[in-house]
Order: sequence, then structure tokens, then C-alpha cells
Amino acid sequence: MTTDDTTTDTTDVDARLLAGLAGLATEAPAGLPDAVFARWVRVPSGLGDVYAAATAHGVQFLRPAGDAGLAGFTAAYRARFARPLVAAPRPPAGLLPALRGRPGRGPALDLTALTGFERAVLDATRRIPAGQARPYGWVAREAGSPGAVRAVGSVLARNPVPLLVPCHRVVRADGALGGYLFGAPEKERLLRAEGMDVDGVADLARRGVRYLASDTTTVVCFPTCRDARRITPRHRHGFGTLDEAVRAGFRPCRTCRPAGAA
DNA sequence: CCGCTGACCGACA
DNA sequence: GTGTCGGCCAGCG
Repeated sequence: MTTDDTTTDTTDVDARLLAGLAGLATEAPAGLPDAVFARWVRVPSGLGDVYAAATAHGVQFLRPAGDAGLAGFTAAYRARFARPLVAAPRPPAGLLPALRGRPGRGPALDLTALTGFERAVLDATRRIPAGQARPYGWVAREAGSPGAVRAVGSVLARNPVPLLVPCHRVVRADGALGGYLFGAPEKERLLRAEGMDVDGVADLARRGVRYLASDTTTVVCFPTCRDARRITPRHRHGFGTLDEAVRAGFRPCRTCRPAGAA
């Protein structure tokens, strides 16, 4: 502790500055904190415990708690969304049931930081029901960019909200499951846990069958469509392309919308 | 700004 | 059956 003049002057200035700032202090306007901060929670899921970040608009980012812990999660979040993160008092409405695999709308999502194409891809992916799967090409077409098949893979590879946007249900057209941001084995585990017949679909694909049709309803579906699974074996027909099926008199299913459905 | 790189797909050699 | 290539969109150096 010195008592020379410069130090005294500085202390004086500091004191006046602090007093001035104290005079400025006031309650933050309602809603301001939520406009500035995102909030994080840690919750259980099919991927183990995950961290999720939500803004006032909805869940924006979700990652497994695994490796880097909370510090890694906040770093990844800030690198991508440049917004401070504070603890949330409770999980956003609908998050826990959605992660528990309950059917329903799930929590609101905040996809505002994404491009239009990215949002379109995630929206289409969101419409794939549990226990089912669709090819990357299907997502591209549903997203309004039928040629952007590869770009769909790029978008899903950095899906900010896995599980909530079920990108694990997007698979390759040749019957392989394709990649996953947390590893292909994890993708397969999730699909099996949801009740998808992974082996059955692989068998069909190996024999060149990518579509299943029913001669009682004259409808042709993706093999994982809930309508396709109920076709009695006697009335079931397999096709390699939708074109063949259509030429044979079958119309595209309105539930799973293989290319060409109205 | 350019050039490259992806969780892909279908066409063609 | 395998290999290569172009198309697509966004992030990175």
C-alpha cells in the first residue's frame, strides 16, 4: 500500500467512477436477460446425458455431456452462436418428454441462426417418424432442392439439435445407414432402439429392393413406412426403383411420399 | 475471392 | 461388381 500522489489520484477517480456507475444501476427491463442470454440445462437422453442450450425462442443447441463436459459445451456453443450462456432454472417445456422418446411436438426450436436451406433440411428431417427412415435424397426433395443431396449430408453433419431433429433417421439410398455426427454405431443403436428393423431393410437393399408395394391397396412405400410394414407377405412386391413400381400400376404412398407422390 | 472439403446419389465407364 | 465425376450448399483457410 503506497500513499504517493498518483495512487491517491487514481483511487479518487475510481471512487467517483464507482459512485457514478452505482447511480446508473437499475433493474434490467423485463425480457432483456432472455434477449441477451441463452440458458443451459443437463438432461438424460438416448445419447446419455446431454447439455442443451435454449433462447427465449426455443432449444438452439444440444450435445452429449460426455467428453468435454460443461466447459466444452459452452465453448462449442459460444464459437457457433456468440451468445453468453447461463444456467437455466428448469428445462424448456417439452424437452424431457421429447428426449424420452415420447411422441408429440417436442420443445420449440430456435433455428433462426441458420440459413434458409439449413432450416428447410432440418424441417423435413423433423417430419420423419420414430422407427422409420428416409434417404438423403428424400430430404433434399422435401427441402425444395432435389439436387442438393450431398449438401443435405453437410447440413446434418452439423445438426445443432440432434435427437430433437432426428437426423439419425436419414440413411443412404443404397441401404447403408450412412454417417452420424456421433459415429455410425450410435446411429444404428438409436434406430434399433426406436424399433426400426435395420437387418430387414439391409436384406432388402442387398437384393436391390428399395420400395415395397401392396397389391391390395396398389400403394408403393419406403420399406420402413408404417404402411409398408403391414403388407401381408402374399401381397407384397419389391421394386428397385419407384419408376418400375409406378409402371406396374402402384401409386406413391401419401404417408411416406417416395418421389412423385402428390 | 477462390479453392477445397464434406453423414450423398445417380449415371456412366 | 468397382471407380470416377458432377451437382449442391456452406464453412474454412
